[in-house]
Amino acid sequence: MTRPIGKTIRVVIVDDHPMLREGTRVCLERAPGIAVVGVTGIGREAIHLVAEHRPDVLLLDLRLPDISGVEVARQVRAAYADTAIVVLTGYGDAGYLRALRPLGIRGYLAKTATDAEIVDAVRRAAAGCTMVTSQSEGEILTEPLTPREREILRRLVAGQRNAEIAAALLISAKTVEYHVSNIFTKLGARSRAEAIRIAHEQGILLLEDAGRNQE
Amino acid sequence: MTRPIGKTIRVVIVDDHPMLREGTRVCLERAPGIAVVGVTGIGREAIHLVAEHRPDVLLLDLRLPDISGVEVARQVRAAYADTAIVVLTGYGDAGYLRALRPLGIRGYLAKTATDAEIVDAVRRAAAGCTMVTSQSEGEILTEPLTPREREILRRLVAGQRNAEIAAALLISAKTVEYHVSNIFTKLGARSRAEAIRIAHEQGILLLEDAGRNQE
DNA sequence: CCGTGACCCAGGGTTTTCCCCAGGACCCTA
DNA sequence: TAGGGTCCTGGGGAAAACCCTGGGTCACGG
Repeated sequence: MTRPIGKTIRVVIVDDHPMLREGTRVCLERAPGIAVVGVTGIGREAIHLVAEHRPDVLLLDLRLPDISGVEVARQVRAAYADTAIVVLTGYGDAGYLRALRPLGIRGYLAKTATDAEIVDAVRRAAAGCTMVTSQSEGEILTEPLTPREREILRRLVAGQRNAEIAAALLISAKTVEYHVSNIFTKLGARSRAEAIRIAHEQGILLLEDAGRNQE
Repeated sequence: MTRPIGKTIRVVIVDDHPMLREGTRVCLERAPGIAVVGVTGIGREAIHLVAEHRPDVLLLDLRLPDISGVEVARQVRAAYADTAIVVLTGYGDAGYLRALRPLGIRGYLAKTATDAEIVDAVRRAAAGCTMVTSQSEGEILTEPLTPREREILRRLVAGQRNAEIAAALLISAKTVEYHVSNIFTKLGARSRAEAIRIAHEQGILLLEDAGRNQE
């Protein structure tokens, strides 16, 4: 898993901001022993680039125009385990991290990172080091939500009432109350507003449900 | 107000992402007739840079570590009206635009913009053109919230109950109900959950209150 | 076969929110 | 001095949310 010293670290950069891509590219290419072999802002193209170049490190933004960076990480992790993944996190992405932990990400990097920090993170990732903050950003959700609960939580966050949710799902309002109550228990919330806040903080709604947002 | 043709366009770049700053800088310096005279990621330093260099164009990010980009824009607009301001907007910044319109911003630019778009935007801004999308990003909030209402909305979004808000602000619960009701009317919401959603969408809570987040 | 978990429904209770109504104090500007 | 805006306070009532209890079906695996 660890790379021999002296070999050039090959990096693929994935971010949907051209300017940030460019800045990161010149920054990394100025560093000795690091070469940027691919750059893109599109998720599917990122997977192709990894398949083609088999880079040592994948610098990956989570917000991409086509598919989620989480999805890219999952596929790369499954098919090309030799590539170390370093996630570039923006402002509101703290919730994503929870979902990424089981995927074996090699490091997290804030987008506000400086030249030195990025070069350092890339070098460490290539060397096999795992930089996980893990203990930060609050506690982990003990009990996971069921699909039905996520469905209802999503509508709750959207501002729907119990009665509206019941009508949309063709179930009774009492059943909605039941699920909402369970959601509160699992999230540790005491009101809808609190549940909404926690859902945002933990990023519960941002995950794998991207494919069925069609109403 | 318009600049004579042939003169070099002098630009100051303000963004808290070093990589994006660097990318934008090299991009602009590659373009003929454009020179970057200052670069920073800090709001107060941005104002100093403008005062010192009197640039033709200020490329301004809205999220800065110290003071809001909105505040920077306001001060620059007031003291150095010759400097055209082009705002760099990220993902969730749609709400900011509402607050910026009365300030006479010369242009809005998505952070996902390409080299050509940025160079073009800078040239147009320096030439006196105003590029306002204005009609996009949904409806504009007709009535702005009062400071008291924003304060209460912030707590509402944080998940506090009316009684808790009342206790925190040392006012009666009935008064909180009154403000909450007014907030609903102004936002077009029918419940707290809806108000929270709208507040997030419009970015109402992200504005100038950065300086008093201390509880 | 029986336990477990997810899902569904219901009654009955308290609490909170929501939506009208009303009035008074303060500051700023015209 | 008179208005207008903001902030504060209050009552009463309907609606929604919240919290507990109790049922039931279905699919899964020991």
